[in-house]
Amino acid sequence: MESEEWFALYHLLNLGGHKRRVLIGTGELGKILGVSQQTASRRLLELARKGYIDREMTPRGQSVLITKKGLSALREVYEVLRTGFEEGRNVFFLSGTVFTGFGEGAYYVTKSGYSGQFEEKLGFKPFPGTLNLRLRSIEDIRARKELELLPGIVVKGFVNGERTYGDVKCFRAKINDKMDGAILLIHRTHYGQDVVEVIAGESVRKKLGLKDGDLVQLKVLV
Amino acid sequence: MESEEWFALYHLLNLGGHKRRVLIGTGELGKILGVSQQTASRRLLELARKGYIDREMTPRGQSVLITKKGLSALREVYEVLRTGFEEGRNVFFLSGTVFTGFGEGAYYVTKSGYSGQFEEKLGFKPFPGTLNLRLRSIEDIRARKELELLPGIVVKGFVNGERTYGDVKCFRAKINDKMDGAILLIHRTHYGQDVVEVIAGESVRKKLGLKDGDLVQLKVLV
DNA sequence: ATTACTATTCTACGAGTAT
DNA sequence: TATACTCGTAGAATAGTAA
Repeated sequence: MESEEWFALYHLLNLGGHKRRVLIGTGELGKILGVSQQTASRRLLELARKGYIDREMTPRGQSVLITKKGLSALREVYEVLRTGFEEGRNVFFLSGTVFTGFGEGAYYVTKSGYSGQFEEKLGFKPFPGTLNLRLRSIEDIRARKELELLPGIVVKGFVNGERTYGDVKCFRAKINDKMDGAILLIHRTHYGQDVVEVIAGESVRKKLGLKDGDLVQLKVLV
Repeated sequence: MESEEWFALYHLLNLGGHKRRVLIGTGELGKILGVSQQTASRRLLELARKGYIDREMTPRGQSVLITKKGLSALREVYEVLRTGFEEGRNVFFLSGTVFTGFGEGAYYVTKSGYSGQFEEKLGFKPFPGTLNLRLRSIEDIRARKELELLPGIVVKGFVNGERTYGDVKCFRAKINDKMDGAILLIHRTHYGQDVVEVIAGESVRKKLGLKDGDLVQLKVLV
């Protein structure tokens, strides 16, 4: 959806077009949008063609109603703004570049002492492998340090024979706004504080078509 | 502000640019916005020039932070979507065309038995005159009927000598998204059910430059 | 009155490239 | 490497006007 189209839809919402049919001429709409009557006409044609609005033409004008599809296009933006503006639902924004690691995360994730807990506490069976991200700015590293201080979701360590496995703290995260997963803050790790490991129900690399060096955005829910 | 610019800002918010400096290259931003590196560069230049973002350039890239001004541009849209989507804060959308009436509303508004109550209950001293709007669609008339059933803000009638003045019910309303005022539902009126009268602290006609036949949007807060 | 087509203008995009 | 110029061009916007 084009941004101009979205804004036209948004202005129709502002006229109440999500609740009732709105009687609005293309000339008047043009004034509201800051464009000509012709352009407003084309906008409405496009919005109707794509199913975002429902038009009803009469000789004296038209009435417009936003459809379900139109509402969800508006709601999508609303939800992003809401997570941005509303306090309480605490969100940490992190971004980092993909790199190929030692496979340590994969080792942890598949250890039976952990994997059952992941499934129970996160709601998905982790794909046997993690996505390693290197944080690029001090703000990101600072955010990661703040996360260290928060409780998060703790996956308990265990003792297996002679070796001791430490606790793993994780947080649910949205990956590139597309996939749900989690980040791991493994206490005993070979990496420094500029690395986070990401897990999900399936291979993030494959699902999002990532390769080394690609930038990945994380929204970490606390 | 252009809609493409707004959307670029919105995507920066989605990267967390309202909370911290975000390290993002023009190429990467271009991918997110669905435009070329050059266009993303132009967007950032414009946003920075207009004071919506604060950029910091380094040889290895740049970091971006959304300014106060940028946040308020985003928040403006957020508030509109919120009134649209959130139940509870009940809003009625009405629109009607301006017409010149008998001046009955003005008579009521200036009657001392009423005017003091208006100031006390609405928070403004009404301009001595009302804006008459004729509703154009059955949806609008239906909405007006629903308002009749709601409590609203009641300005008590009184007896002055031999004449009895009835109660006046009113609701706060936003006029054309620009002015704060109220609508009056006068029970004894010469008009039919397709008319609402609008009052405000100053002349709506003058403030908004309205003439007969112009369309006016109302957001009535219940 | 309206909406929307056609013709023309002009803006804004991306390719190429400088820095 | 990065960002951001110039410039040719595609497509969007408006003017004029038909329906």
